[in-house]
Amino acid sequence: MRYEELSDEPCSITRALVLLGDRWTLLILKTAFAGIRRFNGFQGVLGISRSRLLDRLDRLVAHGILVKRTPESGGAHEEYRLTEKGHEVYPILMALRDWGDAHLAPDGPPIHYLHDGCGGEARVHLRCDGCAAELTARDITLQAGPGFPVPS
Amino acid sequence: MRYEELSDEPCSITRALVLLGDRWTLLILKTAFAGIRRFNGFQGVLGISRSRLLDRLDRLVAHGILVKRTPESGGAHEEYRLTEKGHEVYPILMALRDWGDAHLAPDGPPIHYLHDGCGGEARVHLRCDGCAAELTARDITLQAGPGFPVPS
DNA sequence: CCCGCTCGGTCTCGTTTCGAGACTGAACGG
DNA sequence: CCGTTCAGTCTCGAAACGAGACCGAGCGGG
Repeated sequence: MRYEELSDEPCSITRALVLLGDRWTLLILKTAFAGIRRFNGFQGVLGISRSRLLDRLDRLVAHGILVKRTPESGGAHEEYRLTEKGHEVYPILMALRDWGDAHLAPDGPPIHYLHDGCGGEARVHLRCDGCAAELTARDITLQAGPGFPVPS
Repeated sequence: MRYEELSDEPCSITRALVLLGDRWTLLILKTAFAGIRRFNGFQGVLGISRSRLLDRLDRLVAHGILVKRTPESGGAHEEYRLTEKGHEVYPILMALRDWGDAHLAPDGPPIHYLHDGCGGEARVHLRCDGCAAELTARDITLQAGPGFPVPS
């Protein structure tokens, strides 16, 4: 029970990782972004065991990242779909892709992610909200925010 | 041995996740970005078991994400430091932080990540390399790239 | 109506991964 | 020479996991 306690840490990275950062969860979400919606779809594509997949889907539904419903277009079978909260994990996946393309794709990117309109590549940028400069880890300083526990 | 085989998939997200996407690896890297360099430092901060920590550090060193060395400034003890390849995972952590701040921080961000120079907030943006538009998952189309296996 | 199929979901069992914590050897300080 | 701290190893019990059989519900064809 020690690992889950990490989500009490006043750190959004840690909290997000405790929720999303196991072996399967982000892979499931990546598959969902690829348009897969059915239980057997996920299971077939990923090769995850059925009970594990159900655990993960249930957890994602419980946290409002997926919704489970039967499609109104007649079909009798269940669907798992991304909520808005789920859609917002996309930049995480794209950051992983950027790093993977740079370091794990010796023959070049296996897949291009292109802007519908103009055909340009989608890329993740770390930018300053104030001056719009492009940032790296070295340009950043940490400071306690409103969610940081006060030593009362 | 099934899970590791996923890194053969022609998908940079999947490959990155097989390497970085277990419960501890990204947490270890986050701790490294926070300035921790020593074995006992990681172990104390994260509460990970010693043998697991060693596994993960060894793997990160083997993949060139960390380097292990004794600091030239006298000290007799080992140090684990981020390589350039390691530094480049920072946007992944920042994307996780953005999502965590938005959905797991009801009292506001626990920690601000501020641009050294101007004090603005650092944020991750998904942008089109061509037209510089801000993108979401809905604006993106997939297309096979040079690293995609040809059906020879 | 019945039969075979696919669906999401459950159950069991053997394997792998993991955590807790005792332990080792080497380096350092007093 | 002793106590401490360091990185790293070892053992053992607990938890997570994979494979695959199994279940009931719906659906389609005959």
